[in-house]
Amino acid sequence: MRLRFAPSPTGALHIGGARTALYNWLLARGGGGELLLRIEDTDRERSTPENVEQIFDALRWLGLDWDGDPVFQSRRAPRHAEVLARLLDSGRAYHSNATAQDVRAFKDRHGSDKGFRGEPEPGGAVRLHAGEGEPLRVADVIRGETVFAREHMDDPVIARADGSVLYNFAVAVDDLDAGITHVVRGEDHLSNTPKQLLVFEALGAQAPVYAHLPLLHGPDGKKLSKRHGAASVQELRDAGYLPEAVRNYLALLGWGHGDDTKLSTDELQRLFRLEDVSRNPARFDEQKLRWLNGLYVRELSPRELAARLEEFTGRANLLEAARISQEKIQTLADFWPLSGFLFDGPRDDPQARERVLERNGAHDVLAQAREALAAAEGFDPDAVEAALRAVVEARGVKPKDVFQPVRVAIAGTTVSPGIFESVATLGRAETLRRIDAVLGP
RNA sequence: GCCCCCAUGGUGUAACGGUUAGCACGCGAGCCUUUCACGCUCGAAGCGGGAGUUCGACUCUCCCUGGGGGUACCA
Repeated sequence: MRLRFAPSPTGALHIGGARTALYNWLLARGGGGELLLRIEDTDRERSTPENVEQIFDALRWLGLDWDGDPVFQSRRAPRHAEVLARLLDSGRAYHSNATAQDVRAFKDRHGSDKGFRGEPEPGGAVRLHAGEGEPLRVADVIRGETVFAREHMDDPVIARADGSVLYNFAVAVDDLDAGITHVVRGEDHLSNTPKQLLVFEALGAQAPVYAHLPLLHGPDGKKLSKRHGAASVQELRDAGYLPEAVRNYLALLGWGHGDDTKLSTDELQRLFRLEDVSRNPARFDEQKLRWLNGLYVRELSPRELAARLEEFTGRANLLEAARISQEKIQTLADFWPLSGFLFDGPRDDPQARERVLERNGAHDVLAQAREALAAAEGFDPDAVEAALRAVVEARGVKPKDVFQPVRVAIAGTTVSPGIFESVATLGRAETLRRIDAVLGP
């Protein structure tokens, strides 16, 4: 099995493209196949080095590798010209000056379901004869056979008047030269496939097996875009998702294995089959990604989580904070808002202070908790718990009547990791300092 | 307009002619509980519509409707 992922570098790698890359990669890595990366950069304006770098970057972060050096389609221009000349010589292609208007005029005369047929002329763009007779059949692993009648097709333009070739021609030639056996790509290419089939046919070559993946949509069913939140791989990374969780989630958009939801990358490689890919378009549901990401976050060792958090936040020494935050965060981005107070001081949440600290008795409770913590023997979570529970006991109040004031005193808000762990992580001196700051002189 | 693809709860999917239509996210209720989470229990929610085929259709066929893609001397 020889596969390829062929993005055009027109911007960030979208999650749809990421899923296409993932499926190709799963197939190659799961079945001893090969995966080529081809950059389709023949659109001179949109293909910038920065955009190419973004693609590499996204694939690297996702953990998807490829075999050999990436192929840049633009550098294959000489080869394309050579094949084009061959087609012209053999009469399978011809020069034509017909414009889009001419094509429309042709359809006005012959019916809008009649494909345009041109006359060979001395110059102009190059068109391929679509011919007549047997229809073109796209053998698609996912959707079965799709038939395209030649009569419906216009003779496709395969090269501009200046000799530069067009996408559908370049793709077919490149896939052929690379010995690609399976083309796995988005469904938006299905309608283009007959044009590519025409190229294979004109070259007397056999076409690869195709698999057109259902498209990915935003939550509203429309095309995925920035306003749907994280729509590109880099945005996913910035939003604090783990690459392994993203791989898992993306694999599930359009594919599944029984009732399984959480599937490791190893399992995905083993279980993924093109035949099981769904035919319906799927919507990107960030809530489910968040949930799944939370599963992966909780599965990490505290050391590993700390390492990821350190890279994500750019801060150091997060091990203890990571440990006590682990079951409360779903993404790496959730960490700092929850536990940043351990490092940067209490957060400023006037509402929390008002509701918790300015209640009757709160100061007395806090003063008593302070004394208990000051006198505690040791300062690990157990010692802290013993000290604070003693205060609860002594005052005959509910646990939260003691814990919440302490929490707001040290964190500035009503939400934090477990109070005993938080206090212990903060340390005795800092805890007392923060409580004193609330109690005032 | 023309060509093509698709159609199970809000979302992702399972069922491959006979099931009380399963699972997961999300949502609601409850339990747990120091906040928030996690976890557990329970619950609401679905086969787009119409004709066929068949003893029997979510499953097969056709039509309609709805969504999507293509229709460039873009990729």
